[in-house]
Amino acid sequence: MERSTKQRSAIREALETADRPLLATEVLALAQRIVPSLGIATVYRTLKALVDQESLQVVELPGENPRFEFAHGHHHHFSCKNCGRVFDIHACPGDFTKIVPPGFEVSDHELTLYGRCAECEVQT
Amino acid sequence: MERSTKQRSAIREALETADRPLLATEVLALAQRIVPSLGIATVYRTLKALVDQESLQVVELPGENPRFEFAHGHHHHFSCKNCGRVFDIHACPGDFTKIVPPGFEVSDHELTLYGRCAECEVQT
DNA sequence: ATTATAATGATAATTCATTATCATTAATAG
DNA sequence: CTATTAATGATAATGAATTATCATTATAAT
Repeated sequence: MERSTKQRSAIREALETADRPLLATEVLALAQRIVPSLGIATVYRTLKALVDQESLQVVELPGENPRFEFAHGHHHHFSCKNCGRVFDIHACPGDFTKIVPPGFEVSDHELTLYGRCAECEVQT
Repeated sequence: MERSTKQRSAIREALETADRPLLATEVLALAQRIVPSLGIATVYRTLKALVDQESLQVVELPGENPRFEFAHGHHHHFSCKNCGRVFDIHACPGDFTKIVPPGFEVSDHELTLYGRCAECEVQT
């Protein structure tokens, strides 16, 4: 049977608290605040299991490693060029069917915005 | 001095004829129709050189290897879920500054559309 | 408390794209 | 045509993320 361990709850905790898609290495760093001995293998194992059971969804941004966040339907992302963090955008510009050439059928889309997040904007 | 070789012109030819961003392996396959002996190392070397001199631009799609196309400014892409080919979309939905949270500054964006290209739509 | 075994952590192994190496080939200046 | 050396192609090496291995640890049923 499946066992509940402090490592797994730390990983869940990290993902919940961050409330933004995290790289495997970010999950490791954040979860290690709770369980310092946590290893990267356990992070990958746990992320894979959570994705398999569809609790987590994978966020792929152009040219970057996969990030992970709790599944919550269609939305987009903002990538801060200053701090590197990625944030959810809870809005969708909607319909892109009209900008494709004749004969093409659009079924889905991915949008990534780039710039500076509020925190970085204030600082520098 | 730089020499002009049949390999290089075959690679250029492949990129021009395709008129869509190509993976290194796609460049190899297409250019080998002209120069069958062409090796993958030459493809990578030539692509790198063309990118360095800014003749080519790199197209990164989520979770995929880089593609290459002749540079021609800001535009977007359509990825066919059936044939795997990627096409240019010569249109831009424009301004996404309003959908981000307060304090966030948008400087750029990437949009990828998914679906079936005209060719695949006709077939199946 | 004891036991069975799921889970962990360290790290070796794997995967796969890309780059480096080097003997051979071929473009071009003279 | 000849000589110089840039370019090529086969393939070994590299780099980086992810996965597998396995001895050890710790959960939870009894």
